[in-house]
Amino acid sequence: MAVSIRDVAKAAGVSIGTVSRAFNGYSDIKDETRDKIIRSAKELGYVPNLSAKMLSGKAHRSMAVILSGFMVDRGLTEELVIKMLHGALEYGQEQNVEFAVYALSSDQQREKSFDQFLAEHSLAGAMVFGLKTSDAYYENIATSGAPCVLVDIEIKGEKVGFVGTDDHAAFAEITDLVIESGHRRIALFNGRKQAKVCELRQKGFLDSLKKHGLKAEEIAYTDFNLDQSQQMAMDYIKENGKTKATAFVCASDLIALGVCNAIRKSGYVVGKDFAVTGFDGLRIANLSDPAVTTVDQNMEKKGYAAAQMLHAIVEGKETERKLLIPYTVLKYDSI
Amino acid sequence: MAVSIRDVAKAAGVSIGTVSRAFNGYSDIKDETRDKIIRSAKELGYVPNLSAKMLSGKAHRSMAVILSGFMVDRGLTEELVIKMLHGALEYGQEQNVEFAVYALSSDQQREKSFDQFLAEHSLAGAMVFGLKTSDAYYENIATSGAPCVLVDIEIKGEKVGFVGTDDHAAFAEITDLVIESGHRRIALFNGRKQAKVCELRQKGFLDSLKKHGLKAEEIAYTDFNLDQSQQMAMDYIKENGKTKATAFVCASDLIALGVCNAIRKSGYVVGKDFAVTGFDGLRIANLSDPAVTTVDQNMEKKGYAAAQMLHAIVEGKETERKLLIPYTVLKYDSI
DNA sequence: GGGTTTCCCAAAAACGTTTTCGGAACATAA
DNA sequence: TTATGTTCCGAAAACGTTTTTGGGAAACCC
Repeated sequence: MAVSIRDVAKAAGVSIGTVSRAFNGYSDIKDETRDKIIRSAKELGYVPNLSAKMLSGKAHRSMAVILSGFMVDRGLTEELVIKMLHGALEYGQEQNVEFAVYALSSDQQREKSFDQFLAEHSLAGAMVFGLKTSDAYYENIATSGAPCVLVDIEIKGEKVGFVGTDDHAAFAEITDLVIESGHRRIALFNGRKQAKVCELRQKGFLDSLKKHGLKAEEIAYTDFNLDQSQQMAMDYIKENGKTKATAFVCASDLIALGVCNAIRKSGYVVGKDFAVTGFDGLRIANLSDPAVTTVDQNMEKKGYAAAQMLHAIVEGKETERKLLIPYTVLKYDSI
Repeated sequence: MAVSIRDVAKAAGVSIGTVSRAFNGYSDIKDETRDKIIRSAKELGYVPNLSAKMLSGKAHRSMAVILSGFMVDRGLTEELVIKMLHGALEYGQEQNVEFAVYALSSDQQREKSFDQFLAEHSLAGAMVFGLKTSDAYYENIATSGAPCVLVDIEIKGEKVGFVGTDDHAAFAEITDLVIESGHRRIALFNGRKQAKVCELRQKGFLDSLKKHGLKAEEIAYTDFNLDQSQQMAMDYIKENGKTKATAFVCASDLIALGVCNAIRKSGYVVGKDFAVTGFDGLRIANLSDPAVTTVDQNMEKKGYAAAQMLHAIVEGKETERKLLIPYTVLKYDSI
């Protein structure tokens, strides 16, 4: 089981130091000797012990993607998680650096600090996705000093970076679109109030309205899920019919789909009686009928960029510490 | 940066051995001493070095979830991956064992054997998802001897287990349903020919037909994606209209959705002119109009069960080595 | 043929733990 | 008082690497 460098050395008739050098591409070693060592190693099925490598300082320390609250918010926006992962892992494969993915609950974060987690796993740094201001790592990371890149939530710190979307601008833009299509009484169906992005999106929404001399017809908060928002929209429409808001600007595609369902079930037509917009660019939004106008966050690019930034920070290279990935407005018939 | 056990020992005025014992809950140590040590450790911000721990034998070896071909088949069935991960990670959190997730391409698998990967990362075992018969690990794992649980592809080996779905039965059942709804000329739109599951599904399809004294009207192969299958269905319908197959049994929901689109674009109505069934139980299938009849594989349960089985194998406990997770047929208006 | 390089390799220290072994200090029993 | 346990802790070996240091042998130069 445990075939070590010592065994290889013995088999090849050299010292362990030589074996080590042979493996690490040093030049001061005869080709003949190296070949013999490599051959012996292969024969014995030798695998360098990473722990030992790390201990001795020379370590191939990898990086991590930490999914915060992945288990709790399940179903939330799986597609976004996956896209982000795709982007990050793609960078890893391109650059030949390894990324391990961990899911850490709020409880786990409380048990062990960010630094401790990295140290324990010999990680050079981590990118964190899904973090909330109420999570333990939120404070942790600011004071940490360890390389870290946050996605979609900004924290300042010595070695921390941020990759996100200009939520404010995106939301202003999509609200503009709704207004330009003729709507005047517009409601915002936002996500959880305490979420940072929701704050920004709301601001974008309000600023767009103000620019056009309008005021919000209604602002409601819901979880990022279909059922709850559907119920909310159902109640709203039942109570007001078309006398109040005629357009629903939603903070996510899931919310938007819930609203669409409610509109249909109330006997109205999406895109005709009521306008609906979403946010995220989920595939479902496009398959819905009519497709709902939304904003694609380019999550894959975000993941890629975050990985890249983290890598740069880890390697001590100069790099931008804040990056806003361009978004794409997808205009369809829901408005 | 590097505050080691030695520093703690010095600060607390004891030897390193004592510090180690204090941390590992040994009894032969005075409470007073232990407290002092813990206090010093906290003060210094001491974090035990996991590499060193492993080296010295006493190690908290964790397990891994390996995603094979995650980057290549992107978009394929993200939802299934996520659900599987949810299940596996949930088991991990419940049992307080850590699962790290890695994505390994075919190339990476060729570079480094399964055993080597585990050894290098000090992993006690791994569950593998998305493996194809053409992947290097496919042979690798059989001869490995390391704890491993495969999802959806069966390999026999000393310490390897399998968790899957009874694809044959499921497919026979959904085909039965189509036949019972009155269709007689039925086509199969299968996935890639070399995939194990596709073989099984096809067999289930054919067996159901045979049972009812029917023969396949058509069997076609496509990638598991929407666009390609849509094109294929388009061509087929354009050529034959309703004169040949009137029902399309598809090996995945993505394929089914492509077929639905083709039907609609050809001016026919899904569920009336043509019947369509899928496989996977994706959310999109349910949101489509009409919702497509499909089979939910209960991917989350699969992930959970696989993690559980792996854990048992790693711990040397007795456990079933083959597990078929019950599926759920979801009948909707597409047939 | 003596001095200088150059090339290759062995020996050993270092990394941060765990664990075994033994011994000091103290308490108890005879 | 001596013998016998107990309780607590220090010293040191071991884990598998990397890296530094030093030196022997071969090759080169005059």
